[in-house]
Amino acid sequence: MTLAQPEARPYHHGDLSRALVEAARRILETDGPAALSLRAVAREAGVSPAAPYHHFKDKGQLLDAVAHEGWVALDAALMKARQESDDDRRRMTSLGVAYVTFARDNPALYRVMYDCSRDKDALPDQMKEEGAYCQVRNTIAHAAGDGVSEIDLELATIAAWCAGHGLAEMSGFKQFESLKALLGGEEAFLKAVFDHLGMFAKFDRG
Amino acid sequence: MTLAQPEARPYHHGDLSRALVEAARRILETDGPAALSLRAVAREAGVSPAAPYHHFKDKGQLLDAVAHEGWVALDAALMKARQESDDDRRRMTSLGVAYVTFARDNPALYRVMYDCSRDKDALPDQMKEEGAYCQVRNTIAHAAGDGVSEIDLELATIAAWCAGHGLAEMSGFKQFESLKALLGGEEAFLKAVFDHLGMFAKFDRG
DNA sequence: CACGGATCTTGTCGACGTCAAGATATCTTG
DNA sequence: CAAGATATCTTGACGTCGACAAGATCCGTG
Repeated sequence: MTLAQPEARPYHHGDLSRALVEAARRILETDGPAALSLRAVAREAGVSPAAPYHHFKDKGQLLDAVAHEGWVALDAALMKARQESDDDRRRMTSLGVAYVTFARDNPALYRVMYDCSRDKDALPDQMKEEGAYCQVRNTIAHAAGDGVSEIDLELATIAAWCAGHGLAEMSGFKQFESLKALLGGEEAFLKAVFDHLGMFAKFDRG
Repeated sequence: MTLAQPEARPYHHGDLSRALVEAARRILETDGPAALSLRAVAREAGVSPAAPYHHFKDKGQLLDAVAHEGWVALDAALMKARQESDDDRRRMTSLGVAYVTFARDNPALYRVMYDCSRDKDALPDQMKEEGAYCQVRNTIAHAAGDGVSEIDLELATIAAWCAGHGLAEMSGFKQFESLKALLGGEEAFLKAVFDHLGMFAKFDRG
């Protein structure tokens, strides 16, 4: 009865690169960023502690790969939020809520994404089409119309991104729980905060 | 000639708690957060690797102490920015610039401050008078006058804090360097971004 | 002076990131 | 198909880390 042994492990080991990244994400989700050691990833993937070094130069490069998957997922989440757009009048706020929601739903992954960015003093390739940053800029450009300068567009995008990132990191703090309850939940809280950032309201319209 | 031997080290070791925190800050400033191990701190302070455990339960508690000093320093920086206030018409923006400037000038310390907060899912005692959060809220309350509700005041404070924190973490990214140069420097860049967050302009006035 | 408690050192443990050397499987070439 | 080259994985090791236990040292107090 050897038929259909699950995932008949290929000879050498299949493509370990992918397996390692998936193992890393599994560990991130279940045990958090503190438990994400190279050795733990190797264990989770069922290989020896030194095996990853044939696919990634060091731990940082593995994290870079994980972070890259995170950015792709975030791009998709924002794209989805834009396309659904059942809330045309509040496009920018919807985008902001989607951004923060992604960060809240994948806190460990989001942390890895930004830690990798900090190590390189730069966001990853966000500027290409469908990159998250570019999506925000395009949304603002569309809402602002033609009369907006390149500089203003860039500044507005940065401002929006900063607000989103700040809220993503801070909305989990206990201090705000009573206020969230008072406003009727997490999403209402997020929308209320964005409302207080005038630029979001400015770019939201019907 | 034994007079004035520098810092005649007291018997057992003086008050190590303070010495350890200072050593930690020294390491943070010179070698960054990655180099901040308990053993390195002990080395820097001139004691054995296990000595810190008589003053701090674990590494986290030492970092908590370092972070606490950071928050106190941030409180002072904001207070100074408010009192100088040579720019009455743009009080809120000045406060935001002071906040981000502190984070840019002490990047490693700022990182430790927020990492500790995340571990506890809460900001430290910011709510007491002169705490940074409270200073922001008071500034907004003063600018907004009497007609503002408690909830709106809290939301506006959170929104401002998120914008400041986000900009503090992102303004170092390479992507924005050309824009900074184009606007005439770091501070001009920060002010421009804050300008695009309507609420700052709303609360700035003469 | 003696003793108890605080402080610091030494020694040790398991886990980590990383590398070198060896083993094994796949690919390439004749 | 055989045989060397190459890619992949394992084993073993090194230095560092956080943390703890046991022992040494010093202080204050009775």
